[in-house]
Amino acid sequence: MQCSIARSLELVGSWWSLLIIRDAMMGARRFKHFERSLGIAKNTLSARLAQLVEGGILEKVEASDGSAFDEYALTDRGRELAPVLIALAQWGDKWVPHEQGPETEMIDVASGEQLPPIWPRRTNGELMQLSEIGMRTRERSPVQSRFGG
Amino acid sequence: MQCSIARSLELVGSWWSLLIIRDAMMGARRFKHFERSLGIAKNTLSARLAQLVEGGILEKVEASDGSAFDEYALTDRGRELAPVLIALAQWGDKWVPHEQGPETEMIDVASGEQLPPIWPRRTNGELMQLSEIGMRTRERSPVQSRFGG
DNA sequence: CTGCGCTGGTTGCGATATGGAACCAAGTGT
DNA sequence: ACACTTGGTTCCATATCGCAACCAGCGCAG
Repeated sequence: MQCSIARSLELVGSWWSLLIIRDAMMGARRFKHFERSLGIAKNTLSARLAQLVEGGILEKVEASDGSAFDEYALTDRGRELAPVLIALAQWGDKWVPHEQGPETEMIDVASGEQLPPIWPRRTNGELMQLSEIGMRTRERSPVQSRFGG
Repeated sequence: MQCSIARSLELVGSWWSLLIIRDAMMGARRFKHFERSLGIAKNTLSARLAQLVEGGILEKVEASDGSAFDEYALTDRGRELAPVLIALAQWGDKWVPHEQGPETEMIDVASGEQLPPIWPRRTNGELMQLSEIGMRTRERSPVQSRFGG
């Protein structure tokens, strides 16, 4: 596919991939951590981890605690998915009712304050309206489509 | 599931959902637009559109051009997924090699400039390090996990 | 060093999601 | 009036997923 979004989804588009990455960002490093935290089937977890390793988002590294079992560590590529996760979490907090489960929130660990909404900005730092955002296909038709609004 | 990310993915987590929303933000409003743009099977598209309507992300509205065929329009809830799509697109542009397909980019339609990276900021607007970001489960254990880095 | 449970899988099986093609009723263009 | 488009639905083959069983290599207690 030609679109960057489609290419991204090819690597992290399955339901579990982003949850695995979330857990990795929260400190999960071993198979059992992911398995217990997510309640995912072992074969599916195995396949997803392998895919994420192949995609360069996780890498298998020697255990940090001396164990003979390898651990899964985020690469730089994987860590930079943080804005995606933050945007998803904030959207969910705002728009999806959390019936009985506890509400999780992203915070600034220094201040303890909740993160302000992640939102597109101009180069000078000003917040943008959605109607000001467009999409262009480089090196092809000069079509500019505007975002909703 | 308790996590906001999981709750979000329950609504938009399937592979096609985000691509449909992307097309909707780019101006697609009718069944044929999505079908042609995505190359998706008709039954699958039908099911995904129905799911997005049920989830309140799209809504069926009367045609804007007088046709008797209904159109699918983004709701506010759907439009606010823009940061997720932008973050995904920027990540893909940076990290996933685009072999033959043309590269698409998000732009400020006024200036024509590419959008700067969407990234978490403090309340005062300063860019944050990933290590400064934590996650807390409200009304439950005071556990604070720190993001990778 | 010897059991015995834990860890990180793999394999087989049934259920669900997906793609492809055929079909169809209603809408639209000429 | 007639052909073509649109927005589906249905049937079928394949891919993916969860569940359970199984297994080899670790690791800890005694």
